[in-house]
Amino acid sequence: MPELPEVETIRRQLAPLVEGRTLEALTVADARWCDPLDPREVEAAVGGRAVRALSRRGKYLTWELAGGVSVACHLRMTGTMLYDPPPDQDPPHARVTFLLEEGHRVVFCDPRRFGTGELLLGSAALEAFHAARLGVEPLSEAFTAAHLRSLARGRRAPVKAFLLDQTKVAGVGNIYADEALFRARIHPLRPAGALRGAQLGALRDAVVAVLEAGIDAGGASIDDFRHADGVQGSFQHAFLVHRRAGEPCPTCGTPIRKLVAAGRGTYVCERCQPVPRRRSR
DNA sequence: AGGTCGGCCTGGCAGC
DNA sequence: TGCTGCCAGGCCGACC
Repeated sequence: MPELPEVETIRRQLAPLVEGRTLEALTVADARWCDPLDPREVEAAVGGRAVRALSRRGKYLTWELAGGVSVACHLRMTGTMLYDPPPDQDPPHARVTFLLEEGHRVVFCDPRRFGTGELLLGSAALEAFHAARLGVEPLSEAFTAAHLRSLARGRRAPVKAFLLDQTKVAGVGNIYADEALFRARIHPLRPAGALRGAQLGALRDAVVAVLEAGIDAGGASIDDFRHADGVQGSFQHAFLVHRRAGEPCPTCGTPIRKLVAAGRGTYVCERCQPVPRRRSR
């Protein structure tokens, strides 16, 4: 599912293809995408505007257009943004088409229809949108160990839930949370506020490391994720624990266990990631 | 206030 | 074999 590295992979691929060109038309085939706005309203607001930038913040991919008009897209679980798919017919599950100059197009496909597009009028609206729902950008200089400590202080929620909270750290999802916690040797059910400074420092470093590794691998394709050209990412082959229940821990050989944390399937090595007090399970 | 949980949605797969 | 039903999960809103 598209998390920060997957969205960044798409952004890096599409940006040079769309920036500086004109978005001649937007076609919204599924009204749910921009609900509660009427698709015609969104189409009219963006059609004919030059693409100033294709940017990313957290898991949002945003078309920044002339006149301060933006469309912030979220791919959720199963969304992809395909560039110039075969022209004779729409690809499966096509929901929105961004028509560019000379017949080029970007098609948003989404089997589960969870993906969304938000129309934002004015740069202040885009900033307010980000500020309201997104915390620190983990690949920015602002994401320091001290910052993570201040975010975690006093929090009793499991550290996995804390990592998945986009208003704290933006862009980490289920895959990268599991991988970061394993690398930092922290059990996902430990309360975030109970972690010592050194552990939060290790977690900060691990989050950065797994996100960068994910980007280097072109993201992870475990469900429907594809690059803009339809190619799969490869980070799923580099998972150390995620989706590897029963396989040996790459560090100590203990079988990896699957449990539920923050309502999500969660993979741990309970030897390398000591279980919080009480007993296992 | 802050944490937990159900609903959204559909492809894929377990189970019969 | 074919059908049913359950599960995955990011995010939001409802609840405690």
